[in-house]
Amino acid sequence: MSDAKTSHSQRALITLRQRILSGALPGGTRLAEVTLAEDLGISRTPIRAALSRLAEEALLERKGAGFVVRRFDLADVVDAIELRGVLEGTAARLAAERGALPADLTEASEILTEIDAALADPLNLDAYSTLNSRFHALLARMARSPVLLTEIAHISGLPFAGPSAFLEDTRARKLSTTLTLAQSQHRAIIEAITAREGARAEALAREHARAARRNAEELLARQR
Amino acid sequence: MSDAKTSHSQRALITLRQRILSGALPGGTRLAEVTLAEDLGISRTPIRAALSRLAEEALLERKGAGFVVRRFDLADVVDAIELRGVLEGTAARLAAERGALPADLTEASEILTEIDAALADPLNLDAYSTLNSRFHALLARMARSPVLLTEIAHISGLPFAGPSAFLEDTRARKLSTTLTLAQSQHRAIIEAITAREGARAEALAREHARAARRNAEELLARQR
DNA sequence: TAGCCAAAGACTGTATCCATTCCGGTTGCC
DNA sequence: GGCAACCGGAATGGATACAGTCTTTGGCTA
Repeated sequence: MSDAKTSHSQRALITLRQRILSGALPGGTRLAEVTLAEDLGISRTPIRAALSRLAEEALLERKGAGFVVRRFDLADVVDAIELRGVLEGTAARLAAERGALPADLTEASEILTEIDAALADPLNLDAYSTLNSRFHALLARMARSPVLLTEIAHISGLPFAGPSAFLEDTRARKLSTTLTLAQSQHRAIIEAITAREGARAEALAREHARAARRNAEELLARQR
Repeated sequence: MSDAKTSHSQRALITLRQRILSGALPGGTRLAEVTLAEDLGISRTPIRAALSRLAEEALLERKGAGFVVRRFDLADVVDAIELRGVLEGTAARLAAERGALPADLTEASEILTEIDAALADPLNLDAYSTLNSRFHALLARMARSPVLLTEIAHISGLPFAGPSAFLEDTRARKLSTTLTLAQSQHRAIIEAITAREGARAEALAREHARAARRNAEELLARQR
């Protein structure tokens, strides 16, 4: 054992995930077990475990025997965000149709109030990011569908597809305006769910994801 | 080596998947590597590989160290089918919005004609099942979104969630009527995609999944 | 020069052994 | 009699040796 208290495969998983998401391992790269094992100073066994889990997260694809890093160009990122919107829209619709738990509505209300505070004059981006993630996680739970919850988590794990993916990178000047708009969408979604307006809740959640899509297109276009 | 020309992990994967889907391994069962290895007469290594892949297919859940068979009650099956409808609806909408490839539309037309033939007087259920799967696979491809394609494949792999899941089990008397209705929905979906009517295509594909949902509810209710 | 064949190398598949951790039962002490 | 600590077993985590297969490269030949 080296220093950390986690297992070798855990550390390999974290390291490799970070390398993929950071672009250090570009899409299309073939990952050889032996190479990675030597690189990380561990044996092939934990490497295999890590690769397997990365395939579960859809960051790797199985190709023949081994694995290759999944490609994510701009179109894929946009599609992943669109898909998250569709799934969160479904969660919002189901929550409205089935009726949300009072406890969930209370929690939603609290999160929305806290987001308001984070958006107040000195914009607290870290707090917003955390609260935004909590809001989206809560929305996914409100449908009370384990299958849907799993799929939303799955798609949100794709590069740049999560609800708080582009927060650090967006231009600061427009940021406050953008986030205030997003927050008004949050409120409207909860309002629609409370009123059992399924179609409205779904449409709002979908539109809400469009903001992330705009950020993606803007940021990734600027990178050239 | 036994008889087949596939690897041990491949055979273990197929065997275990079949046991899970058939209910021989009920939801909640904990799978121990040693037990399975002794049972299948191979070492733990290929067992681990098979378990990993079953986790990728979401048939197993990681729980602590090991794996347990994922639970699928009626509500989960219904949700999975609903979710497939949502995703296929998205595929239909995107195909309509982005425009389908002429080659895909031609292929769709051919499949629809063949389904008509399979539905003619002596109902050919095997042929229908194959063609139905091909139609749904084509629909998923027509959106030309790799991310969406992957997710549809993912959700369709869940127990009873695939497009041809309940064909053998449905009552024979109503079967012909049901399938004829489904085929008319197939036609309407392609028609909407061709006419670039995205919202209509989406709604139709969602409604189409409702037939599978009805079958699920009927069949699984009858099992008691 | 281009194509084919063979040999070497690289990579994954598998088995097996050792380490570690977690759980449960038993036993001893309070 | 109850609680806590220790011991043992079983399960997963990890390392390594070896086998089989696919690829690639180098040389030879037409």
